[in-house]
Amino acid sequence: MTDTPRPAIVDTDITAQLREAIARGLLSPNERLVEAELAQRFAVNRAHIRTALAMLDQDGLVVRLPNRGARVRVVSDDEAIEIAETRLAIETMVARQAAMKIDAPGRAALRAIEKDMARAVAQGDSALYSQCNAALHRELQRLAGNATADRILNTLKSHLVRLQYRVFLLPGRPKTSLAEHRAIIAAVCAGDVDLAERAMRDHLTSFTRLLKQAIEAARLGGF
Amino acid sequence: MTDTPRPAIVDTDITAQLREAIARGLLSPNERLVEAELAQRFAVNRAHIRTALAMLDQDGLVVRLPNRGARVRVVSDDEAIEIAETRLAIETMVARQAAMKIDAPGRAALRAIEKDMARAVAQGDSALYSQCNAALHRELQRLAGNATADRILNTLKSHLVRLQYRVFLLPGRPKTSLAEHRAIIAAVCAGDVDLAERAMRDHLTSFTRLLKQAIEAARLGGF
DNA sequence: TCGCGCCGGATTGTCAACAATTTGGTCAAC
DNA sequence: GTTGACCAAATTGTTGACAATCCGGCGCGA
Repeated sequence: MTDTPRPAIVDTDITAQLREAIARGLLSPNERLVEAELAQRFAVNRAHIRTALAMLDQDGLVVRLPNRGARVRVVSDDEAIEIAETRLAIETMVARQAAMKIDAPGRAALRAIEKDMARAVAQGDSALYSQCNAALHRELQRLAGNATADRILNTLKSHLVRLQYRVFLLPGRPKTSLAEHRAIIAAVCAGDVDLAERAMRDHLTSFTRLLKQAIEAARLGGF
Repeated sequence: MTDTPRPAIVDTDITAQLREAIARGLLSPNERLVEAELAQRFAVNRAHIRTALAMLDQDGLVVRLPNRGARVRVVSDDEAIEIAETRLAIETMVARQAAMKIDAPGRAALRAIEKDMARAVAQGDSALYSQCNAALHRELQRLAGNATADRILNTLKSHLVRLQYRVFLLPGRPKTSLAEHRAIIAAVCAGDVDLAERAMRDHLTSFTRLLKQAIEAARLGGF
């Protein structure tokens, strides 16, 4: 029972690796993605890279031009906001569904994350906080058990990771963010669906507002 | 300016055709998708079919098992509901954004659709009504101008088309649906973002509820 | 009759060669 | 100095061949 007789399709795996590389910024926006080069780097055939690029094109992480190859897609400022808003729409639903299906182990998991978050803020450890943030949202998704929403959120987030650090760095952000997260956790644990939805909406609205500000600031302060 | 020096990538085109075929039911759920066969049918190379299948896998319209090929993904009942709920979340946002950006030509387009809808209901022409329904949602998407939401909604809808006819056929549905659509149109035309969002939420909530009922009925009445 | 292993056809997975296209640079002509 | 044709390198697009794998049926033996 420890081994995995897995349904692992190679293309999917390569796609995941590429997506990760793009999300982490190892591959910069607008960077050319030469098939032969990537094939060598990932030690696979060019055909695999080819279909991986097609898949990433499909979820908008890459653009392909005929006969001119693929590039990492640059998300415009407007688009970043679009993405944040779409994420907001879905994630509020997820929060609601999580509150609807919360159980004892779920509550325990959320409380544990809350504790870690508080510690991260107290210690000023923003890397840890960022991790906890991701963990919290992931746990909520798990509780909601909505695979469709999961899939969408994951691709949206891989677009956003490159931008969200700007928000994290804003002065005082961790503290207010912590309060918002606590409100979400409390509402979900209490099984209050409306409150959970509202708390998540507040949280992401504030995130989106700050993202807009950060973008605006960057636009003015020279790009 | 009349010709199109298109950035048309073959794979993308084939993918679209396959998606259409699946959505329209030409390819039934769980049907095996043999690469060579499809390649012949669409008059392209097997490689194209291959990447098209990979792309469809990416957005969940197809499942691929290692060495066993691809099949049209069957969406379980639970999943259909998931999809409907996710769609609801996004489309309420779209309605809000459409109301925010509404302009004179947009109002005209919506009113035209409203007129057609009323005629369709009066004449009992459910095919026309279904068309108008699609047109309305498409126009709202256009007004909202949210490309991200567009992309997601389109794939969600290609999952749903196979199911929604069940809802359309419910007795009295067209009439109440028309009323809901009118409320949406009125709110969007008035530029009332909150009301537009609420109207869309009401509409899709009712749709989702009926979908659940239809599924439940099918489950009981023998599949 | 009921396993059980094996074989052959069908299908997918892998790969390399070749064709087509773009890109950037060179050079001559004006 | 600029324009434009042309060439060569780099890269993508296309195709076919072959290997690996799965699936069904068949026959053998208990």
